[in-house]
Amino acid sequence: MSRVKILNAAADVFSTHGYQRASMDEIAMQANVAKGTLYYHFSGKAQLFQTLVTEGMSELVAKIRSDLNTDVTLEEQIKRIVQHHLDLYLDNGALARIVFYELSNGLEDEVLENIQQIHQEYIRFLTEVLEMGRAEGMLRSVNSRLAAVGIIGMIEHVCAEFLTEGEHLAREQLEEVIITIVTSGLIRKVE
Amino acid sequence: MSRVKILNAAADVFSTHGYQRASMDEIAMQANVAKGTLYYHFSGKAQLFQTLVTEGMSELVAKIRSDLNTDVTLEEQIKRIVQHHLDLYLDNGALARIVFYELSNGLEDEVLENIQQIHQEYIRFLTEVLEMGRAEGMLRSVNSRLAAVGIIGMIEHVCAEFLTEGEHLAREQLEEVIITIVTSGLIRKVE
Amino acid sequence: MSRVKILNAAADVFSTHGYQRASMDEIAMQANVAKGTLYYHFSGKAQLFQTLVTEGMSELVAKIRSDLNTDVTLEEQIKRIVQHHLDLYLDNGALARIVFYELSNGLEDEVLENIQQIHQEYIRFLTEVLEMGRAEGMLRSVNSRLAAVGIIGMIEHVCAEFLTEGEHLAREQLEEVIITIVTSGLIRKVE
Amino acid sequence: MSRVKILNAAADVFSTHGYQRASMDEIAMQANVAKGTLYYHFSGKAQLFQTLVTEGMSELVAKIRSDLNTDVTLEEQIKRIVQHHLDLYLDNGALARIVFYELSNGLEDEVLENIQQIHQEYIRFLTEVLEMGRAEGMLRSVNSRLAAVGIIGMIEHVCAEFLTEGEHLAREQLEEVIITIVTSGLIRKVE
DNA sequence: GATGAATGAGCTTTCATTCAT
DNA sequence: TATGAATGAAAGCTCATTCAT
Repeated sequence: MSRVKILNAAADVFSTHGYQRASMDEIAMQANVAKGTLYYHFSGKAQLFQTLVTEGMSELVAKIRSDLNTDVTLEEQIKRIVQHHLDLYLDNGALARIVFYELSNGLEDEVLENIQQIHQEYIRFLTEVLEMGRAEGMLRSVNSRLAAVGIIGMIEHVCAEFLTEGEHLAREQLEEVIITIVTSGLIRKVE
Repeated sequence: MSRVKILNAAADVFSTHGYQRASMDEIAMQANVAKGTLYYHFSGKAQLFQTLVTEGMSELVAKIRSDLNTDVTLEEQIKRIVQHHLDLYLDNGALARIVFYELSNGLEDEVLENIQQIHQEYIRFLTEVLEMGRAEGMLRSVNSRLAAVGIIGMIEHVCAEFLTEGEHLAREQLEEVIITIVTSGLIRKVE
Repeated sequence: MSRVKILNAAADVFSTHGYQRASMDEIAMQANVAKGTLYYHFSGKAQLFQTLVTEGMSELVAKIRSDLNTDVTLEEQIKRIVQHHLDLYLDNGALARIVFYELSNGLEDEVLENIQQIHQEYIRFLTEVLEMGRAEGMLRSVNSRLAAVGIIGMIEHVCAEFLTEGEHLAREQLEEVIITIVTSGLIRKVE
Repeated sequence: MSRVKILNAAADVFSTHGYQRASMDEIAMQANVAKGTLYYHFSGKAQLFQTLVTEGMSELVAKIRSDLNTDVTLEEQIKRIVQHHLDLYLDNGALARIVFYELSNGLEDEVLENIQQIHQEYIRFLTEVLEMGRAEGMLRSVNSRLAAVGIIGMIEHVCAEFLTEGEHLAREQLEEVIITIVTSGLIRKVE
């Protein structure tokens, strides 16, 4: 019971303050649990964070992956990736933001590596999708990995903007902008 | 003299460890200055960081801006923005990364606002460029601000990837990928 | 069953790390028992330690005592004391070291007293032996209690040295050194 | 100024409670200094302890050594060593007790090694003195190093006893007991 | 202008102990 | 008998900040 309460509280606190500014005190308080309990379930702050990310994210990433292993057009595949990624962000904003933002700074090196693996895995997956499209001549000829990285960056920034600034925007608008740019930008229109 | 040494050291330390993990001790040490001197020139860590960003970044942003106020095609303008942004990142990686990455977390609220302004200002500028293009019917009809945000996100992620992982990539490749996606993705090819 | 496993584990852990650094966790783990079980059998760390020492040591001390209540020469008596003490140390090093080393520091006052009693009792016993010898004019005229303390100190240091540094020494050498010094040092050679 | 106050307070607290039970809080309090000040002057508890021992003890040991490099009889040399050691203990009880008692347990390994070196150095020195005596045929033929260790053990235990229990004993009595046993025990009486 | 010794609030972590089962 | 999740006081340590010089 406590373990779950802690993970929930941690997701909340970490995503609100970032890794460094989040304090074990606050997590314990938010979880309605004594501070010592954190250390009963997790070996430390770093490992709590890591668990949060590993358990939470990899599950979500798996979900995306499974939905994509179907026979649809490349355009449709990209559309779905964008949509899933948006879901991921907008529904699990807290968690997602952590993973994709805390990457550059503030983490203990130990934890950083672990999280970067998840990130890299996701990039690799998207790269493969693009690579296949390119092999079939359906995509403009650019470095697939960089394209994948670029697409992810675009999605994340737009979501961050949405979460921070503009609640006046509709979710559909985000989707439209990204999908438009990405598909038109990448897919070779055969005429 | 000290002031400059401190700012240089600060840029280094902040960009290496992020705002939170950077310590005044390390900055003082790297600047070859006593710790007290930091507080003689700056009122505290937050203000030192702010100064760094304000003085450093806004100058760079101004440079970009001036180069763009010319009469060139929209495609050319976007190309130049991307190139300047790449320069900004790759030449001043340290500083730039701070501004665009530390945004979400880890900063004192006081500082955060200030930096977000610079960020917003830049987005606004890019938005205007796109807006003009759209008004002239040259761009696909998407929310300009979101598109601007998306483009920035793409550029930054690709640069981050370049700085972190792939030194085996050529700068030209980054440019090619981004410009291809952005121009093809946004610009309406008139036939 | 558990009680014995715990006492064995405790002897091991306490003697390896000393009283303070020994943790109930480690004892429980080494005893293959849940942490709560320790508190079922013993009221706490202090009392577990105390039990260990009281049950273990006083038994050993009793053994020495019984073997000495015989009619042999003073020199022989001293020889036997030394030998027994050496056995005590070298065979039960773990336990013995605790009793004679942890005396000065690190123990809760409550426990300390109890252990010091055992220690004092042993000193008193040796003192009596020497006192008897002195009464019969066989020993040089020095304070018997101090002599007893000194002898014990000598034995213990030599054993500690043996256990720590020199496995290249033979047990016989320890015996020889101590007995030589003590007997020659104390016993009046009648001419 | 603070540094000295801290070292004095530390000597006091460490020798009263032992290394483990001594708390940085108490040391700071006793030194009339903020806790942070401890960490300004010393990198941590271990290093504070180490400094205390290294700076304090090695100086004392040096003093003993210098006084002995003279041309006196072996008996006189041993007498002086005992006397100095007694001084060392009785005047600097706090410090000395730490060094010779905390050796077996309770110290961080890092610190332990450092202190053991000082200890070993002292043993080595005493061993050399005895070795010389033996070479000249003046001592009974026993392992010199073990004898040195034994003598030190005897001195220390007697002093500990004196400091703990018997303030009713005179200092001269300690000296007498030890010197009697050691000289009679070791020195070959030529007739 | 510059220093660096000193500060103290706040952090992460440890661990003996409790208690419902 | 035995468990192990939960506790919370107390520890060691960090670091932005202050201030007398």
